[in-house]
Amino acid sequence: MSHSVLKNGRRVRNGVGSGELTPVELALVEFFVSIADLAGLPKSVGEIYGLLFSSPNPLAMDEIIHRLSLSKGSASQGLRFLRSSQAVRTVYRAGDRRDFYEPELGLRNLAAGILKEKIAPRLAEGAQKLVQLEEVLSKESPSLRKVHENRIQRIRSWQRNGQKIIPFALKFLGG
Amino acid sequence: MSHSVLKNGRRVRNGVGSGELTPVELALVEFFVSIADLAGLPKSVGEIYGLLFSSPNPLAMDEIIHRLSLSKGSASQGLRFLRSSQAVRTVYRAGDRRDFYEPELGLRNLAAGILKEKIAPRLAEGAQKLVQLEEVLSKESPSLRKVHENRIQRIRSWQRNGQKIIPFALKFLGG
DNA sequence: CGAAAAGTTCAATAAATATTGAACAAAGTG
DNA sequence: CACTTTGTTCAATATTTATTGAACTTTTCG
Repeated sequence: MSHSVLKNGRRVRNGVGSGELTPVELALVEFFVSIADLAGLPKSVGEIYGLLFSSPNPLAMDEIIHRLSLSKGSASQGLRFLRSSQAVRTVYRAGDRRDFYEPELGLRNLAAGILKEKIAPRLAEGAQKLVQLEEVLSKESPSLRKVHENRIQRIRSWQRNGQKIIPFALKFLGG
Repeated sequence: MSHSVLKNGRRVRNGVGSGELTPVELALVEFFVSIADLAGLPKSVGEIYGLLFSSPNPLAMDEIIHRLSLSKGSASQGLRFLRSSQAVRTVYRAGDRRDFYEPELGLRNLAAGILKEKIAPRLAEGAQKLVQLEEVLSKESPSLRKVHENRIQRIRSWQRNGQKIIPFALKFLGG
């Protein structure tokens, strides 16, 4: 409790702990926080990625915690997500048993990762709902069924088009 | 308070008010709720769109409220959003002063609407942060500045690529 | 006009989500 | 092996976001 918060660009507590962010780091962190927010990701994930993005060298978790005044839990979970999304990679440093992190600078991995992590499962779930739907459709009056079949057809077409875009989008975001 | 909630597909309260949903309506509502959730929109927006999508004829706000057991406030705000996103259009009915709503069946408008409503403003905000950033960059040591200029260049490239995809994606989702 | 119907707004509240920190596990190190 | 360092997990809590409903505006109608 009573942790100083990164607000208005100034940190209040100046005692032990809690590292300052330079103006450039701050601007980058804010930038990625706003992106994270747009993508429906927790703010802490944006903060971590932003800090790594602004750092000329890889950082270890305890450094991240310190600079951003995050809890161990948030940092661990945030890094887990970024790792599994391939937005970040681990780097080994001789004589140091901590994991160091550096950002993936190509958007492709990041986008593909989020696609796989967050979007794909939902789409699958949605597709499954559509199947359930077909089953009950047969119990409707012919005229209503006709309307519904039509509209469900429409959803199918959306799904097909969505599929088509994905690889294309990834190519654009490439490398 | 104490409104029955649309959960597990069964509504509990059976007294006055609160219309039932047929299985097909329910499946479509759930489908769009999960889409709404994916897009970071309130559940109520998904419910409303789902109900309109399943309805063979346009519905008025009070009917929507009744069938979904929503409050007037949610319905009004949800419809406002859907209207401004062009996901829904109003239909006039002679001798009835209520507005009737029907869903926009092409994804294009919907996607473009959400893009304009939710995404564009954030991107603008982000772009502005980058400008602020350039200003402070000059105060850094040459070597650090070089790293940062490089990385910011990377963000710029992401932004350009993002711009390129948008019209293309819209074309795919077409009419 | 006065009343009723349609719709909006927004402060209060409820619901959903993120964050914290303490307890734990794993893996060195001396 | 006992001790430290690194990292994870998860129940409790804080924060954010959506929803409600009562008060309000506007329009229509007898």
